[in-house]
Amino acid sequence: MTAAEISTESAIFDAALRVFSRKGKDGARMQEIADEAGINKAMLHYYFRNKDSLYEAVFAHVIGRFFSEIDRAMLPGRPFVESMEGMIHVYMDMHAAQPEVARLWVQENLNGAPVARSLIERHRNADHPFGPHRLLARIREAADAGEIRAVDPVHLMMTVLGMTVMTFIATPTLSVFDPSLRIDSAAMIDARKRHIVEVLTHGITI
Amino acid sequence: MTAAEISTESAIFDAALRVFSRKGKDGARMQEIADEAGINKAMLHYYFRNKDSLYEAVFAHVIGRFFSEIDRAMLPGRPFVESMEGMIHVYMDMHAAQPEVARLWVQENLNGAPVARSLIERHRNADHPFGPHRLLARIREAADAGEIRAVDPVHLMMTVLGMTVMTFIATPTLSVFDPSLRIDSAAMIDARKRHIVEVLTHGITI
DNA sequence: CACAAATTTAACCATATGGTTGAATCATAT
DNA sequence: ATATGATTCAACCATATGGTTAAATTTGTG
Repeated sequence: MTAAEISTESAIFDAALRVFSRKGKDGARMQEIADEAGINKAMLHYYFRNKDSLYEAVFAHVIGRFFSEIDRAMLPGRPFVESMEGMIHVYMDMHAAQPEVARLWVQENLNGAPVARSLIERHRNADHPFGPHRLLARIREAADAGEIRAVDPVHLMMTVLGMTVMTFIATPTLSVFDPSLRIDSAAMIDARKRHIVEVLTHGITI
Repeated sequence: MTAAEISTESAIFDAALRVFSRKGKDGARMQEIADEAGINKAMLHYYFRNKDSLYEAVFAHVIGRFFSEIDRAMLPGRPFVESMEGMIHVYMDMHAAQPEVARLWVQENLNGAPVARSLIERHRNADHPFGPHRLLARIREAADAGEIRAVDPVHLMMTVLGMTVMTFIATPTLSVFDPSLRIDSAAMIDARKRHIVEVLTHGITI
């Protein structure tokens, strides 16, 4: 790969991620992606056959990295609550650094998640250690051992997902009520982490 | 309003809500909305000037009803935790009955929430009792009174929003891991309610 | 019924959009 | 330096899309 190739391709990738995460696959316009990447529209079709394959490439890349981060963050051998706290930090930091990833995933889901589903199926059939599956197993283990309450693993996963991801989805609306709620503020991300860990470990009762 | 008008207009409304919630404002196609409503494309422009005003009409209607539901569910004078439990039930039932509403709101936010923001501003300037503001006040009250932990009201609101709304967003992906995770299953909605209330009141620790 | 207003339809229009083409430019290895 | 393949561009094409129009049909009302 030449330097030009790398910079052009990654410029397309970044622009596509941004536009797809804002507008979804159908709402995104190739022209808008080209403009944000600072290139000619024909370049998109030189590097990626068409809109569908560009979308799939971006989604697969971004979600793949995401899954391995989950995996990496889930250090075994420590008490579950402690491990979970670490995961939430990693998870929140990832999203804060690149909020487009969570948004792209949400767009996928709103559209029925056909690409995400086929990706997961492919991962499942491979014998890779796979982030979400390992996480679910870890939760079940902790619940079975009586280390935590007898929660349903998938529900807890959905809960953690909701509390973290919602931070990067709901701010355009919620910042009307509290203007300090900016996802580019380190203080706010920090406060959010503390809130999530606190509610998750103790709930809101005293 | 004649009978034909009512049925045609509400058919358009319902179809528009469904399509907008799937594809977002830009991703939605007027033809697709017309098809789902079972009418001619020109009818959309007879009942609503254009795509923008159709979107705004649908969004305002749906979110307005939603806000007043929040208001209605927030019965005063009861212990906060009890009141919150009731709200979560109402909230979950609403979404379960019409998951498109939450999805439309998420789409709005992914797009920067221009319509939602101007709607909220208009509500704020009116002297109506306004759902979200009253809810935030209620949370602050309970926290100040030491009835619950000293949580930031907006963060708690985001947390509740995340735990509930995520149920109707993430299922296309998460159902790969647990096929019983169907939002049209009363048992699953029930289990989700219990999980949310449990985590919110006690956390996951024993 | 007769008449006006509301409703519905098919055909149409201008532009936007995804995608293509062929020529031009650039990098690099010999 | 030049031949080769990679990269970039402007111009182009077919179709999709948002929106319009004028005529036809239905509905409500005296």
